[in-house]
Amino acid sequence: MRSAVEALLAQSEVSSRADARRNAERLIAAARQVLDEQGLGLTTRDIAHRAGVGLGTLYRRIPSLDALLAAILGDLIDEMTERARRAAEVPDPWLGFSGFAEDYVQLRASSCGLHDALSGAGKVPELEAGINRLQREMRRLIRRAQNAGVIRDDLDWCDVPFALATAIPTDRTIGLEARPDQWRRNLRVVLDGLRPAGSKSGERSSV
Amino acid sequence: MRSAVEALLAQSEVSSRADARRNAERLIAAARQVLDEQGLGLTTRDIAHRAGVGLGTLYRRIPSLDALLAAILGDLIDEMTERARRAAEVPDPWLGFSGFAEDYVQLRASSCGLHDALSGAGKVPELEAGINRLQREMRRLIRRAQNAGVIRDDLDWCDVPFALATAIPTDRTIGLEARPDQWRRNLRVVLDGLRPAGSKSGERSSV
Amino acid sequence: MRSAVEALLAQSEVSSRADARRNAERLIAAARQVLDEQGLGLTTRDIAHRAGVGLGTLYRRIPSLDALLAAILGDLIDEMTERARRAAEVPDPWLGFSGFAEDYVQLRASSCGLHDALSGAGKVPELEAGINRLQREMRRLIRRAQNAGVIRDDLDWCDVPFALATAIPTDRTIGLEARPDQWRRNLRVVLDGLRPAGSKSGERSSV
Amino acid sequence: MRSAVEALLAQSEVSSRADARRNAERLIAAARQVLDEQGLGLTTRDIAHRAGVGLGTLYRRIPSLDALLAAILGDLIDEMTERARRAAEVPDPWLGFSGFAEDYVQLRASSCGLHDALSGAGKVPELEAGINRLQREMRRLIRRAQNAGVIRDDLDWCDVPFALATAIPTDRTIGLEARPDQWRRNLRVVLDGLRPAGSKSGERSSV
DNA sequence: TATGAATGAGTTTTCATTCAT
DNA sequence: TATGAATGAAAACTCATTCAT
Repeated sequence: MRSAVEALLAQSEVSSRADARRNAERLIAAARQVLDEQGLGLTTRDIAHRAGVGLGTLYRRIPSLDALLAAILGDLIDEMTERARRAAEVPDPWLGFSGFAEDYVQLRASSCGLHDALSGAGKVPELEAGINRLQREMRRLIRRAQNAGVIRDDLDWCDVPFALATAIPTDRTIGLEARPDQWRRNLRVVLDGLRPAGSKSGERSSV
Repeated sequence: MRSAVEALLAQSEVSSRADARRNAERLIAAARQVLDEQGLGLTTRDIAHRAGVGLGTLYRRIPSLDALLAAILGDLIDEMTERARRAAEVPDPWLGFSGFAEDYVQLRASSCGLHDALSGAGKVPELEAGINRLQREMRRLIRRAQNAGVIRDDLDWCDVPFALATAIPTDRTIGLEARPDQWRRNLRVVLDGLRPAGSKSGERSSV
Repeated sequence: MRSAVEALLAQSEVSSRADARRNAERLIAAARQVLDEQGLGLTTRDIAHRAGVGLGTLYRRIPSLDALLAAILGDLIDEMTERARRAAEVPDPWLGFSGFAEDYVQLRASSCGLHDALSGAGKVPELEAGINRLQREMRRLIRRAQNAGVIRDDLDWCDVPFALATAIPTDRTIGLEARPDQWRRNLRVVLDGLRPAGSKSGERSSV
Repeated sequence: MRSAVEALLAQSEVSSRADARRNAERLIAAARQVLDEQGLGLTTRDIAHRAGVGLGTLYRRIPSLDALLAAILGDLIDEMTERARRAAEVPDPWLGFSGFAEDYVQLRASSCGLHDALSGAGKVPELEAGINRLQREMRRLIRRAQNAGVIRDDLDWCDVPFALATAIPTDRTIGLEARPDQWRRNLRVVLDGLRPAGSKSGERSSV
């Protein structure tokens, strides 16, 4: 399946020229980097400059900044979907789920609030399909774990995605600075909270 | 003690006029609402419009947008600190902590990222003192719970604020809409994850 | 003759009440003070505050800030005219002129650029009459001095007002700070420059 | 040495495009014109409009209005300094000084109060060095003339810059309009006033 | 009548987007 | 085709003037 970013790029007349393609890829990579560094305060100028191209080239490839961000987010969603699919093939339901959780949190963290900023208000209809696919895969994965008794069944499966979203820590809170592995420490708490009451503590460090 | 917002409003000469006072209150309420709805993308125009006053009126009351946000945040921090203090007086360490957690998450939810955005980069020196007080109280509360064996002691106390900080769920994730009580469902997971491994499931519903 | 400021004040319904009059006078005095301190950066708020009245009272008395400034300038002009008239009665033409020059420079300095700011662009037609009167008196005074041979007659009389305007020093120039008596030192140079070539140096210190 | 204005413009990447360069030049010319016409009441809007470009273009070239004014002033100061240096090499001390005075007044006239407004309060530290150089050169030039007996020595050298600073006449005074050569007529008076008492009238027309 | 609260047009500056070169 | 110059709609903030109290 072609990624959202690729689809975006292909929207303009398909150019077979290698340098055009290279520019496009640079653009995406640059946008991701800048997003990572500046957060949502990023500017088109920054992206173009980081990609080593002019603003005109940027706009030749993408219709707008929002579209670019949406495309990046779309790719992220597709990537998450793929991870969920693969996780469902791991024989042990808990290992499958908890492994996915780790991937999911990391990917989500890399979007730097993009997710909430864009999909939050339901502003981006073109992401709909991808999101639905992700939803289906995650539901499958979570239900499997619940049926296997490794995720509490007093939770609705929908509670789990929200709980995982929770696991991405802020950089600072009440004057404390997050450790580099804060996300992992956070996730451990959440995963333990998702397990049924009697689960052994020994399994805790599995994440 | 007078709240930061009140102090801010009183900075301009206190007016005895009823409508002036009403406008001032409307302004704060509007700011909180707009903050809730738009997050940090809010504008002075939006606030003024929501309050039903002109821009001039807004600036008659507050020196700058940043000052207003800082004041709102300052109040929130003070309120949290007070809750932590009181929670530490509840005889049962777990009930004290978990009750506070609930308050904390709710208060934090109303700040819409303000907390991290402003206090994060240490940009607002006037909040420093309040943040330090909050930190002290939370540490006390958390340590007491750890010493009583009701919070896992394989966690640093600092991990707990991070775990709570993000326990407030996003409004939507992967296309799912949060339930009105989503924050409570989320918090239940986090709190269970914070308890030592062997804790009884019966205690789970205590929140 | 009623002063421009008084005329301005009387424009609104004449109130015989003593406090109204007192307020009006305070207003003018305050405007002059503030003008002196802040220059043209003055605000209505400052003036009202300095006068100890509210903004409403200020606007009850004057139609606009510009009108107030124009009125102040008008009074200044009338005062200058009166000085010129009296100076023309001093028997010695040079003493008459040079004494006036001193008054003129001082009065002009107190207008703080008002003169140029307002009358410069010919913006204030209501000052026309007063300015014409001043012009007539100054011409008379200067011509008398020229006829008596104490002002160079290779100058047009019109050059003299420009030369006197010149004598008001700036507060600073090329990093040097003006002395309190800089205006007097400046004027000495200008007056000496206005005298015919052969005039004795002994007369120089007459100013 | 590159001028301050050029340095300012070059701060943004130098563009090879002809229209860009033309706009940059127009911008400076416009700024000088507007400054001349409106004085310090000028606005970015006025400058941009006069230059026939949008506001964005203005800000592409200059970091801020203040920076632009400072750069214009800086150039003026450097130019004055250079004139003073050259004037000191003219063999005849009086011809050197009076020639400089003429240049100085003309240059100063084009700055429209900028000089005093900006350099006055020491607000622009980047001008400090240039101002000091100008001061040194002018002192040298003036002292040389005093030592040669062609400028009165009952004046402090500092009085001379003040005398010259205001020698530029206003456009209008007491309703009289300045002649195009008014500055020259004015300067003649001032220069004559600066000469020692016994100087010959024949030398008067040397300016 | 006196007050000062409210207004909103105007100012500087930024940045996504367009378009001449 | 690629570039980056130009644009102008916002955004925060100020202040002369009006008008409810």
